Amino acid sequence: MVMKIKKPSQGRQKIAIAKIPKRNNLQVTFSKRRSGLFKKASELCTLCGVEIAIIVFSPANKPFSFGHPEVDSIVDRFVARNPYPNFQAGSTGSTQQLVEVHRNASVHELNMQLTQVVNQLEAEKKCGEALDKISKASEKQCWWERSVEELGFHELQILKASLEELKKNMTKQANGILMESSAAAVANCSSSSSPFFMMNINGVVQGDDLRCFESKIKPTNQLGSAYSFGYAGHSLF
Amino acid sequence: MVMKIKKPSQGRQKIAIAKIPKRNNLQVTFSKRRSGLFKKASELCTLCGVEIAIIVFSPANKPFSFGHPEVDSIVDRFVARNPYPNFQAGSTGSTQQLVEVHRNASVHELNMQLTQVVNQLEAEKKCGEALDKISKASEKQCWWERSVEELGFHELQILKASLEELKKNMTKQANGILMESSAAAVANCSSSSSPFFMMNINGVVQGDDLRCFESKIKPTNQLGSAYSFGYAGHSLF
DNA sequence: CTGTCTATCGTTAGCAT
DNA sequence: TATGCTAACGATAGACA
Repeated sequence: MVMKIKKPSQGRQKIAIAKIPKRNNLQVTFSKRRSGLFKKASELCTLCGVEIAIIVFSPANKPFSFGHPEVDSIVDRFVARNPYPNFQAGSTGSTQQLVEVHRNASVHELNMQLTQVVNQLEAEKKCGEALDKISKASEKQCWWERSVEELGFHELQILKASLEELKKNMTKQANGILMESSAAAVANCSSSSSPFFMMNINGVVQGDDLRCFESKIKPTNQLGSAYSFGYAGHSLF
Repeated sequence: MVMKIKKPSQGRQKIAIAKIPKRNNLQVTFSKRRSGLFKKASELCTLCGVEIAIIVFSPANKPFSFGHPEVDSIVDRFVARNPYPNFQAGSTGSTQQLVEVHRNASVHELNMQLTQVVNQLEAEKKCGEALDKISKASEKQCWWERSVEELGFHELQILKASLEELKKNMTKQANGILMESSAAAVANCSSSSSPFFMMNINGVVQGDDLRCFESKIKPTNQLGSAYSFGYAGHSLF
């Protein structure tokens, strides 16, 4: 048998950062780089003890995700903290201030604000017209302030969910734990099974290195399933 | 003057993937690796033409995020798509299903909240005109200029777009529209101005390479601002 | 907190399985 | 479609600005 001579791979070649033309290559690159990205994320988690959530939609439009401790809680936290000014707003001075206040609010404060939101939602429920009045009344204000009133509903779902979780935690432990809402989330998670949130079934954990491992759920249809990654962390908690 | 002799850096040293003890080191590493992570993400975006959202809470508990085209729409898409998939499929009994349940359980509560919100929106539809008026009124102003001034406000445009889209969908279909709210948001976004979601002010775009660029808004206090990254992509749209 | 510099370490493109 | 292989490329620890 004659060995093919020119085999020693040319090694990694430089590629331009532009959309890969060859569909086949693209798929392989996506897989590899996605793994690499998640690994980097897990390392960052472990090294710095921070929370990270990553959501990726593949070329085939499949959702992949990485999260520590889990995607949902991090997303909730982000959405709750980032978005918009609050509603107790009413008469305070500059809106900018309101935004700052809202953003700076500790989790505890945020919790209370969320409670307000929930209450407000209840009120809204009873009389949709109230909102109409509010909207019209607020027309005299800057547009975004008005929008906030409306937009709230879109986010309310998430806020409420967050509130529920926060409330649970509050019940369990007096207070202050919310500062580490992450910790709480982890606690919740670990109480059920694993310290990390992993939707993995056949994931493979490599020995002494942190590895992302992946779950593959056979989708009912192409768009049906989500691929989620966790990671085997060391003693972060 | 005598040159210090032993200076040539020892180059990169191997480090264990475990929590970095030195607070100072940790901070530096976090910054660097976060940048690296975001860069990797942007490359993956460009190379494979996919959508990615990353949320990171720093050791100081500051939220950083990367998103293409934007965090919110991707998150929405993920949240909307993840929960429901074939829940009612219901009689398989395989491990697969358990995972499905587990996954769904994590969002079950949210799901119900969502349903509530949907109903709420249904009611809200009656107040649709008010919203339209608000929207139109806002378009007459330079709302986007204002957004630049305040980070939070930027979210509002997106949120507003989402809400409006939700409203449309509500009109079209009675329920379940939230599943697709993301796509709508994206459409809205691109039609309005920029194809990419970037809360950047003083971001610097490097020449021929995709670079994450960052906005830095002077925070009122340490926890005050949110850092969000976009990236200058090529013709993804 | 981000940028710069250097020597290394880790990632990965192209192939093959 | 996902790994294994190998060499080249890119990321980055540590020190400093």
